[in-house]
Formats: sequence, C-alpha cells, structure tokens
Amino acid sequence: MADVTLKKLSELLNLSISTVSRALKDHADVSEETRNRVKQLAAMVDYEPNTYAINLRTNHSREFGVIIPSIANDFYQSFISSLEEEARYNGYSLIILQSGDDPATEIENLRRCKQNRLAGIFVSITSRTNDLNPFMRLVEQDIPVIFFDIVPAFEACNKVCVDDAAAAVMAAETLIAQKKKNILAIFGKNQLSITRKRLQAFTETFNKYGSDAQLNSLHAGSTADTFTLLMDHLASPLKYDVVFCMSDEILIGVMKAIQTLGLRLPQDIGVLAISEGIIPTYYYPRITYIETSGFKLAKMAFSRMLACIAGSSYVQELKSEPVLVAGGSL
Amino acid sequence: MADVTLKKLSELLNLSISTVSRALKDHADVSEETRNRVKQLAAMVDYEPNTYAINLRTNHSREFGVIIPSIANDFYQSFISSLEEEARYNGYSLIILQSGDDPATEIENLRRCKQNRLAGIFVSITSRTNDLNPFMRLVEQDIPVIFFDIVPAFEACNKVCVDDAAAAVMAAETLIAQKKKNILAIFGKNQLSITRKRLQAFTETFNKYGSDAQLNSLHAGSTADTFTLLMDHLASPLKYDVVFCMSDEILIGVMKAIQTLGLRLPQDIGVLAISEGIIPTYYYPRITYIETSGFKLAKMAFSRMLACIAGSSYVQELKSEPVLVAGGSL
DNA sequence: AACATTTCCGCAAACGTTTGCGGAAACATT
DNA sequence: AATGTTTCCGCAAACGTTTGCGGAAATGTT
Repeated sequence: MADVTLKKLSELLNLSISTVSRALKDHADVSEETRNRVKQLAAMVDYEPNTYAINLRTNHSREFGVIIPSIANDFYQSFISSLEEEARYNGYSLIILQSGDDPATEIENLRRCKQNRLAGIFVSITSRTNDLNPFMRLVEQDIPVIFFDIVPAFEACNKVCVDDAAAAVMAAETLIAQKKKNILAIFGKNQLSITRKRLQAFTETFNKYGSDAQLNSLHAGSTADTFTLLMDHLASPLKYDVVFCMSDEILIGVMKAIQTLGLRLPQDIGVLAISEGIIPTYYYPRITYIETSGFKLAKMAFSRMLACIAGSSYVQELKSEPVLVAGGSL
Repeated sequence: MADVTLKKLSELLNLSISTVSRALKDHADVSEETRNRVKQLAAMVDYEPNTYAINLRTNHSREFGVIIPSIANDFYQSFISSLEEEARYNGYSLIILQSGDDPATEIENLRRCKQNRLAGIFVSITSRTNDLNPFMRLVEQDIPVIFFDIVPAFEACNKVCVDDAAAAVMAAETLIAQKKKNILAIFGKNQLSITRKRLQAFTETFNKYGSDAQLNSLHAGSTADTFTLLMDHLASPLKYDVVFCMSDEILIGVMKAIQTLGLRLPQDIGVLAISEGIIPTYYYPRITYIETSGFKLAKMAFSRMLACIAGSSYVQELKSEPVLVAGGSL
C-alpha cells in the first residue's frame, strides 16, 4: 500500500521510468495511448510523486517563508490569511516564522529559510533590525526577498507597504470635509517612522487646505497611555468635536475612555481612525476608518514575488492605497 | 560562492565524502583531528547541508502541517503563535493551510500534506467535516495527526481541546459565588456541539448547587444577532444583574448593546464571558472571563506530537483546564 | 613474532526524480 | 527503392546526502 514510485509503475506497465515520468506530465514525446495507460494506473494505485526527490532534482521547492515579529496581531493575521490563499491557489505553501521582535531570532529564522532552500521569503522586520546585510545575502543567492509592512528605510529592495502618508491625508481631508473644528488627534510613539509619516501628512494637509480647525496632536505609547490621556482631555466641559486615532491600539484606548465617560457616538463626539478593519466593528455604531488592511497588501506582495521568481530582477516599491470605510461614528 | 557541498569540502580536504559527512556529525569513526579540520573549513566556507537531499535520503522532514478553517481568529492566532514557538525551539517548521470552512479544501490540504510528506499534522476540522477517513488514512501511513480545538466526536484519535464543560461549570460557580440572582445567559447556535456542552454543564451546575437564581438562557447565531437580542432584553426596566457570554463573538454583541444603552459596568450590570483573552481587554473595565486560550493547548498538542513521532502509538484525549481571569466587570 | 583488536577512512549503493541524448520503428517524401 | 522526417521510447547521469561494509594501518595481546 505504502509508497508507490515511478519505478513500481514502470515495472507494472513494462515501461521505462523515463516514459512513465514523461507520460504523467503530458510530455509530447509519449503517445496518447501510453499516456492514458500510465495515468490510469497512477490514479488507481494512488501514485504521489515524492516531493523530496523533486526538490532535490530541480533544486527548488514550492514553499515560501514568512518572517514576522509575531503572528498575534490583526494586521499580520489578515496579511497571512490572504497570502496563504494566494499561495495555495498557486500551488505554494507558507512557512511561518516568528522573530518575537528580536533581531537575533530574526537572523536565525533567516538562516533556516536559507537552509531549507525556500523559494522566496516575505519579511516584516522587527523594530530593532538595523543590519540588512543578511537579507541582501539571500537576494544574492537568488532567493527573492519581499519586505512588507515594516520595511527598511533606505536600502534598495522590494517593498510592499501601506501608504502611510496617503492614509493620513485621507483622514485629514475627511475631517475637513465634515467641517470638524476642534480636533483631538492621537498618535503613537514619536520615534516610530510610521508615527512621523502620519503626523506630518496629517498636519500638512490641514495647512494646505488653509483649514481654520483647532488641531491638538498628542502622542501615546500604548492603549493604557491613551486611556489615561483621554480621560483627562475628554473631561467636561468637552472641548472637542472629534477624536482621530492613528492606529487600532489607540482606538481601543480612546473608546475605553469614551465609554467610561458615557459619551455617545456620534452625537457627543466623533471618532475617526486608521485601522486594520477588525476593531472598528467591535463597537456600536461601527467606527468610521481609513483601512490599511493586510488583504490587499498580501496580494500585491505575492504577485511581486511571482514576478521575482519569473526573473524580474529590478526592485520595486509598492504602496497600497487606503480606503475610507464609513461607519456611524462621524 | 554559491553552493558548497560535501563533495567540494571533501576535495578541498583530500578526504572522502563519507568522512566529511561523518565528521560534521561527530561520528566516532573519524578522528578528533580530522573532525576539527572538517568543521573548521565548513564554518569558514559557510557550508549548509542541502535539506532536499537530506529529506530524500532519510525520507522525512522537519516540517509540520497545520490545517485550520481560518487563521483570522483569536483562538487560532494564539494557538499557532505558541505552536510555532515550540516547533522552532525543537528545530521544526510550521506550514499553515486554511480550509475556509470548506471540507473539499480541507481534503485538498490534507493531500498536500501527504504529498509534501510532512512529519505530522495538526488539524482543527471544519464545522461541516463528517468524513474522518482521509485523516485516518494518514495515520495508517505513519503520519501522526493531532486534532485540536474542534475535534471529531467519536473516532479514536489524538485530541487536544478546551474542556468546555469545565469552563461552563466554572462560569456558573463564579456567578453563584457572587450571589447573582437574575442571570441572562447567551449561547451560540444550538446545533454546535460546543454550545450544547457548555449550556448543559452551565445549567446543571445551577441545579446541582440548588441555586435559586433566575436563569434565562438564549441563543444567538452571531454578533449582530446578539446585539439585537440584547437591545431588547436589556431595555429598561432592567431585569438582570448579570449577563453571561459563551464566547467572544457573543461578548462583542453584548458589549455593543450595553454601550448603546449607556449601562455601566459593574454598577448597572455585570458581565462574565468565556473567552480567548483578547477581546475582554478592549473594554473598560476589563471583562472578567474564563480563559480558554490557545497557548496552553498548543504546548500540549506539540508535546503529544513529539510523543507520537517518538513512537507512541496509542491515542490520547487531552483537555486544557480553564482559568478564571478577574477583570472589573463583575 | 605472530595474531587479535581497535582506529580511522573510503567505496559504492541507495533515496526518487528529471532530462539530454540516442536510436529503433513508423511514416512521409522524392 | 532510397532517403529524410517524425514519433515514440529507453539509457544513464545527475541532484547531495546517509550508511553498511570492507579494508589498511595502528595498536594491543599472547
């Protein structure tokens, strides 16, 4: 029952191994009749090609590596979910490796990818990664590397990421269009590049439109930070008509405060967020947000990967366009 | 630069391939001196064994398959995160395959695992899976299969899952200890086995303790269902002093209603849930919940897998004990 | 000094595929 | 009828590793 190989098939059919192999892949060098005989028997005995042998012979596999800081994150969750679908549809599999935001583990994961001779690697670097050489060395060995989400700032490499500036611009424009006049905007840690990009684009947009809105931009390092900050700033008398949240983490803190204070959306105050799209559905009414979902990003990353495998050698930097998803919080 | 093999090493060292191979794995048949020479050169030229060849030769790989309905789920997220850590620590990798709650895709994924000759498979079956034979066939081919979370009801197989009954009992006991008298309990779809187990254990516990609490148990199919149901049942005059939520999905709907109605935790009403542990932290105060986290489950599943690979042939059914995590909602 | 034992290493087969090449048979063209 | 062309198939090498076996040299035992 166990392992049926090309050899066994060839013996049963009085053919050579080569002919059986070619027949199974519809090679023109074998007659239609023989092809059918072979395929029929193969189906009957449930022949399955030995992937180990194929990999060795062809010197490549149909597996991609995915290196991320942690899978426990809404963004990576949607990204991987979408990427896996694409991969499966194209006959590839995904190997997941978490770096736990530790550069050393990241290097170790990279080594494993190389050792397993994966067909390509998708990687979202840790916040503390500063040596990109190990990644570049893979590229030199013809293993395509696609950076996504958190990508190196300067290096010439394939990058696929959210258009942070565009998302922030869209947020600002939405608030301006809604004629909000007293805006409390909460951003993440100042040293993160994502924070700087979003903050800059956000404020610049208000200037560009010559808006007369009062804009108060604050930073919060975590959900808990945001909560205490907001409990203070949203205390009555209420000075704001809307709160803008740069990320899901912040949105959660803001909503905790709003609930605790008994404020109601959208009558008492409006809320607009930049979000992966999961958290906003947890509230009633649903939060209006600018989507930076991993789904689209994954499809872009995957098609870029296929292009690389097909031989595209130049590098490319792709950005996914944000989309406004209307809820009832504005 | 590219591919350095045993052959190249052997030529550089004037040794045979076999000796080099053995030296690298500290085989006793090669002298200490030679071993060191070999290892030194190998390190210098950055030799990396060809995994394809090793797999073919040894006829097994260090990769596990993980088949789940969808990765976009808090439970699977924590499960996989934890499982990947364990695997990596033990030199294994994880291949993720989503079935999209479609039995046909599930079979296809299973076929791919078999074809890729993975070392073992972790699987959480879809809600519509009823033919377990394809899985059993893998077991016969000496590929261990560990079912987790959603497991087959009757078949003799390795199962690792949450102790649904124990979690429900703990929930009931908590409510009784808190002397709650008017309980609104929301459960999921009645046809799901998880619902039946939790509902039964929950109500039986109240009977067992001879509680005089008023218990109203309702079913809701989704978050939206729960919301509309609760908007009705929690309308004033408020008849309940606590709401019990069987799952995260239900908790979200309940909280939406509570927020919309402007009820405050825990003064106006209490909330207790059975949860994966993420959602309860999204609210203020944090929701008190019975944890059924995937972390512990993953560790149990992995060690069971290792036992299977080591030759343990009997099947085992493991349950993870739930834990009460106190928040401020009771 | 003769023999037995240990130490160390190489030969070669095997794992299951893919594929370049060559060749026999069948067919088509003069 | 002789030649060129096409159709169909098999031989054998190659991918890089592991490992049983055998054997030469070194060491130990009478």
